Amino acid sequence: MVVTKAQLDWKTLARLKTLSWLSQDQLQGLAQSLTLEKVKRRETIFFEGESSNRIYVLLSGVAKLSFQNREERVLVGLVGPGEIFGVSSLLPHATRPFRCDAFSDCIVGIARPETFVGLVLGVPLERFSRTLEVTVARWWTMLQRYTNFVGLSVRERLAGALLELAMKFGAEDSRGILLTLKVTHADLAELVGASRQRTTEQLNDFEKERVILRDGRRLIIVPERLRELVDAAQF
Amino acid sequence: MVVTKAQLDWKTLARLKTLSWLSQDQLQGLAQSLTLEKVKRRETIFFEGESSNRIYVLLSGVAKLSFQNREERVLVGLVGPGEIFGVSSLLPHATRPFRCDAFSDCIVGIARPETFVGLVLGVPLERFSRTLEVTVARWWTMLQRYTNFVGLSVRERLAGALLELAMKFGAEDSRGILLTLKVTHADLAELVGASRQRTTEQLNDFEKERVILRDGRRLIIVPERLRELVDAAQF
DNA sequence: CGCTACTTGTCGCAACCGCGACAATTCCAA
DNA sequence: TTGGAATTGTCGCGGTTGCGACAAGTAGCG
Repeated sequence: MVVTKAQLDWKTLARLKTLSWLSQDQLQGLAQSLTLEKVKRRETIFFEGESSNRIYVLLSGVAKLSFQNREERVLVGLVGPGEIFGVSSLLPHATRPFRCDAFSDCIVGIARPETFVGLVLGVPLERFSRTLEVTVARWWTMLQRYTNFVGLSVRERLAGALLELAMKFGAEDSRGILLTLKVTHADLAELVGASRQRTTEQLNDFEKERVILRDGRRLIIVPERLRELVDAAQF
Repeated sequence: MVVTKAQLDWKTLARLKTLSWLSQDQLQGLAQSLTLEKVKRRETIFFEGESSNRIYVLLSGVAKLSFQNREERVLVGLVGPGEIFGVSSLLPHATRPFRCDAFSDCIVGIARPETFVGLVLGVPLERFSRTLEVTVARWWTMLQRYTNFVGLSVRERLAGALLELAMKFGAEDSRGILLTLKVTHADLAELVGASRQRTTEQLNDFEKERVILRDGRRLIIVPERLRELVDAAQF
């Protein structure tokens, strides 16, 4: 990863489809505040788990976003020239959920999110962050769920979904977390992409293993046990 | 779906975690511009494919976001009290990708996206839309891909992924769209969540069926054929 | 209170797919 | 050019899962 000293011309930025709608002033400001780096094929641009305090513009080349779930690496998507990525830096207190590697030799422009948002929108980052958090952050969460689910068994997907439901719609109970929501097995099946029958069977297994309990048709979830189970596969 | 005449108190909004960071002025403005509706369990709040020109706040109850891919309905996520949804209305020229049904009896607040963005950020919707489009719209696209993939066979997922790659990294060629990107079978396998071996076999099938051609290790994609194939399963 | 529609439970078959193993081919760098 | 590494091609086994079918249980509505 080499930092180049070359200055970026705003006209170069104007040619990128993603930025062509900006005013000349904005483009010039952006050109000045971008740091350029050359990244060779297979080198990493950022790792998952890093705190995300930079936003990136891909000036040339192709980059790869990928995600390590417990048992395999999932290629989440490819980034083409002109695209802006590393966008989790626009959310509050975010760490990188994906890892980004150069898929071919790349030139990237790097900016601080404060600068980027200030230039493009003229709004403080914090205000923008909060707005994103309450509006589009759901996409983010759902995307992470689905990438997590790739290559997992029904058992693991169901365990994950139950935990998620417990976090969102659960009430403390002496025996665990009581699901305050009436979900049928068919609903759960739709949620995890399994058949209704398998879902029923798996829930019964969970009950036998005491990772969930039942109060009539209400589910009580024992998060410790369930989490154990979700993480158990993690090696 | 019943429109109620009751006026909303800004203090009620202030109690929602998602909105508590707004100023009193903002909350009052929002309270005034929200139209209230009561929706009974199982009724639909909006359908997929509708043009999205409203944004929603769930005031009470639970709503369900779901997606009809070609062969099954996928429950994408559940919306809890306080959450903002129908957020595709913040993107330019967007239609609803998901459908939203009341999972229990709900009260929702409905606003025009222009009003919402104006109040919360003090920026014109168009400017905000464009910013979202170049930053977080990727999440949106990836999310749609994954929801689409749930319950599909390797064959169908691979077909979809090839089309996507062709759109993004393809060059016109007399025989179809030439993939200007060096992707190994292992890369494709990671992308669609399949094993490398299956991917190889499926690509060979595609070649036999003339939906893809090969120029050395470069792929040439015949989008019409491939799309036929993707849509063929649609019944 | 009783009926109906929905929900849950269970079985077995067949299809799909991951995975290990290994051969053949192609690419790339020395 | 050549040798080693990466990529592609192929087979077969076994596990997981979807799906149809049907029985049993339950909840909600009149």
